Amino acid sequence: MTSEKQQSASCLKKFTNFTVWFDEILLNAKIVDNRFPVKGFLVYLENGAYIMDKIRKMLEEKLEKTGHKLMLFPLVTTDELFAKEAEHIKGFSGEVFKIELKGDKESQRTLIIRPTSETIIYPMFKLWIRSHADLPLKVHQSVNVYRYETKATRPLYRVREIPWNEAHTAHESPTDAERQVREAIEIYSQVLKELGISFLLLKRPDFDKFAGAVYSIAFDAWNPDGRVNQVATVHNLGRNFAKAYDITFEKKDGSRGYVYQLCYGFGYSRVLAAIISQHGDDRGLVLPPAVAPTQIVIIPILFKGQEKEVMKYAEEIYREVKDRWRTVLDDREDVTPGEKFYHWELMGTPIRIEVGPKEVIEGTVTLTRRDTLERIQCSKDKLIDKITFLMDDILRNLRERSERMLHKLIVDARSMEEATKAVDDKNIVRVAWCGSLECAQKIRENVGGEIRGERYDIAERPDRPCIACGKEARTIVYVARAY
RNA sequence: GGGGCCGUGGUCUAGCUUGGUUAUGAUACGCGGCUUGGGCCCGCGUGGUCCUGGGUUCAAAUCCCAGCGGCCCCA
Repeated sequence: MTSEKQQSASCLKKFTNFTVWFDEILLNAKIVDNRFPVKGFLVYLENGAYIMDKIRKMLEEKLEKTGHKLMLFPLVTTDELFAKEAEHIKGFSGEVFKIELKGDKESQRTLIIRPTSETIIYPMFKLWIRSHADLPLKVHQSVNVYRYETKATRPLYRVREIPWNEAHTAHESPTDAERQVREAIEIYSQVLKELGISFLLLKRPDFDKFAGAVYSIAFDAWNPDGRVNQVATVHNLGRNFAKAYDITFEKKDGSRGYVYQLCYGFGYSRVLAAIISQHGDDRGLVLPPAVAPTQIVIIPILFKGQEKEVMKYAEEIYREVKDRWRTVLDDREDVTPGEKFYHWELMGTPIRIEVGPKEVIEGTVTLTRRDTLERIQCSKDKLIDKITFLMDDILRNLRERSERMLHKLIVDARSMEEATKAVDDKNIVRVAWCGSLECAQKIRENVGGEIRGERYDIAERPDRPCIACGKEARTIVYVARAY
């Protein structure tokens, strides 16, 4: 019952007052401290850093299994390298950090701190790629990139120091590049699935694609305030960068050609934000077991006169589970059990084990799962099986709950008025669009959201005219406010 | 890019309109006691460049200007 009530959106603070709810959690649950005095730069606290590191490992494992080589590239590029791809520089020039070298005559040049690493990696690709035998080339790195955001920054969502993983690949044919697009999407989808995050897989409209790409695919996660959170993107670069950086190879038939390239990125801080905001509730974090710093907390209920028996029993339970799960025995003596309950709920710990005099006598434990707050009695000899089941079930429940919310948030609109109202009501709006830039602008101005793109995973045929001009529609697109 | 609101111990906050006593309260933190199945209670204690800089004034947390930082709305 409680869980169903919690799911009814409007009564949760995160839906009614998202900013306040989110900012409170960040500091209280030790995710980040945003009091560092430079705009857009965060201090990641123990839980935030831990969770991001877990996410990184989950992703990197999959990347390496699919043949991506871990490499590390420099932080800086130069004006000359940066300017090679015309669209790329147009897209990023306004938001790069620069290092002005004030030294002697030798160092008059300016260095650019990477806003993304194409211009750093591709000159090296030119050196490394000689023949088709060198292809496909797949590299990745988890690093910070820097973008001088001019809009308002928000912790985790819109920062100037961006922790992410970027992968870059080169291929001999457009077909192989297309295959790589599907592989990248599969990798990102799996990681997000294992975190219970639901998202829309969208092909961005041309006017919003990555600077220099042929097309861009984006993962837009839902957010309680109705804005979508772009957690990852996959870009098919075609031969645009290959031509700019002169990356050629000798084909099997002896002729030379430019490589086909992809780049794709996965934003760790935004995925962390999605975990917090999709799963969290008014009590705090609700963490998927895979990334929870503490997976089980054991709380002994110490009545006067029976402390020894209860503590001994609690330690037995601790020894039984500690090698399988990250477990804390909270034996603080100056804190009441109730206060401990609230503390570990705030921290999002998936399973709580209570043991008191009653459990000692019965040879049981009381389990509470964080996602539904449901309490379960379990005998000591079935404990391992029960917890194993619950950890899986918690993830399954988080994923399904989040998926249901995403579908609830998607609303069809047939007129501008309907669409405007839906965006105002914090929904993601599904509309028909003719594909023209004019209508896209009209939609943005009137509706208050942006066209995020059309579905990539499924084909959706327009069954109605363009919402803006009334002419024949080319696609069904999703409109929402964005971070 | 345009407009609005805000900045006070670690956190949240009163005071600012109408300048004037030792800057309010909660929470947190430390020590002691009592308790322990949902934030218990009692006592004592610590903690402040009132965002920064400048100006007005006999006197500024309070009024003015600039900067930094945050939030909201519009484009």
